[in-house]
Amino acid sequence: MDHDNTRNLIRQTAPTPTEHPNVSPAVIRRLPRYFRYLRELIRQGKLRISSGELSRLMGVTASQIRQDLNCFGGFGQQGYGYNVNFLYENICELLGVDAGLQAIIIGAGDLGRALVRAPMFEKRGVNIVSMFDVDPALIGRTVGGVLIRNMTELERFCSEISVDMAVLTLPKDRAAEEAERLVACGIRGLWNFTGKELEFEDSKVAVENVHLGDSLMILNYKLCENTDDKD
Amino acid sequence: MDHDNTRNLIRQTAPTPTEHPNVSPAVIRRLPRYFRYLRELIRQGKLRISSGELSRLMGVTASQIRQDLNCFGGFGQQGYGYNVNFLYENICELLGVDAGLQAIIIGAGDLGRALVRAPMFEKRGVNIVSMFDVDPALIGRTVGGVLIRNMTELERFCSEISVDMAVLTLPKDRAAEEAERLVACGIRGLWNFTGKELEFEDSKVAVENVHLGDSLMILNYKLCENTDDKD
DNA sequence: TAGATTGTTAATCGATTAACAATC
DNA sequence: TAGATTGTTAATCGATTAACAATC
Repeated sequence: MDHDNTRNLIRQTAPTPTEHPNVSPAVIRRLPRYFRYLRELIRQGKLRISSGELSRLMGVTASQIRQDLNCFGGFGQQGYGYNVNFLYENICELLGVDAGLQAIIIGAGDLGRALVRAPMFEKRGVNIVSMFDVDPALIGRTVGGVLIRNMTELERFCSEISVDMAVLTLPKDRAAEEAERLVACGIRGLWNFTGKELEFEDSKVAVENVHLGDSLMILNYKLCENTDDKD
Repeated sequence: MDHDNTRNLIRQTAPTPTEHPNVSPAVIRRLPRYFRYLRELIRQGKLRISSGELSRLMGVTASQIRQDLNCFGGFGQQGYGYNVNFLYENICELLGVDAGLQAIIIGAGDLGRALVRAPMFEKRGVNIVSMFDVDPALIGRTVGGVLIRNMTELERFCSEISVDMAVLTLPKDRAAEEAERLVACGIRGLWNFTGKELEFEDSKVAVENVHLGDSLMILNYKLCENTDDKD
């Protein structure tokens, strides 16, 4: 491995130039949580933190934190811990926060309009460049500063403006066909709220499914389980 | 297709009267998916299915299906497979679909209004009995047939009507305090969209967190990872 | 009965936790 | 140097898959 012997205690360059194969899904799903906690630590003006201190804060083991972070390179330093800003910047890099990702929303119904107005995208460096719908009553309107275009304009729009991801909030029964169409337009990421399970053979297309119905049912289960308990 | 010429072959009573301790979270999180696939099979008029056939349909191993279902009792029959209706009914029971659960939504902003109009709750047997907000411009209005009440009326409302769960779509910074208030009102389930991590020591309160920001970041990661791949 | 398929135990795999040598 | 804390290997735990006896 690389061992640049820096006399200054904290190395300020990433050890390897972002190449991370074979990182387990379990680790990846935990990264956003590190991102949030580090952002909060920065807000508090904290400069360094040890895996032990962070573990107490987050309610996980220090071992897990060190293992997780080591998947992506040595962000810490023996005897010192982790430089909060340096670690945060590296995690931002991993999560593409400063990659200038551009998104469109397919479907300007209740959920689409709720999402476009949420500060979530801006906070995470994702720029919403347009919404699309088939409803003439919606086309031409602006929600949260974003214009709703006719779905027929999709291909032309994507050929003119580089779009990285699409947020799918359209009806379930049209999800599969429109997803194919989006991929044909060169879009490589789908944030899928439709409830339809989408799959792409060539894993060039990243899909993140948000199945709210499933989430609700899990709550139902936990609730009934607690109730069933013969005190 | 396959008509059921099995007189007494299929047992139609649940083997144990719903007592399921120590079922792993991994299994529980898969239950809603079984629910969806079984519902679809019923729609298609299918009467029986083997773990092998279902495994091909769902893209999981037959072994996993048999292990999962066996956590809750013997729903199948050797040499036959599973009776679709019987299995579906048992999973509905586990997921509280016919338990007549009653819910309120806290926060009548964009997301709250989008959720209340979604058919999701009705499909899963959850009845939304009221929304609550602090904004005078919203209080008194009706969305999706549900009245928005003043948050000050929460305690009185809950003392008059039995409420099982609350959907939290209020601002993050008020989440913790309002959650405490809801639990004090006797509510035992929280569907939490606030982004604030909620915890309750006495596990009498079921919490299901939906962290949309985290989900978006995971998509970001996958997208950047694909892109980074040197062609 | 013979064939099919479950329920269940045993084997494998992966993820988490513990331990400690390396080293700042 | 001495103390602290990482990076990393080894041990443990849990979840998935394979195998097969039970039995419909």
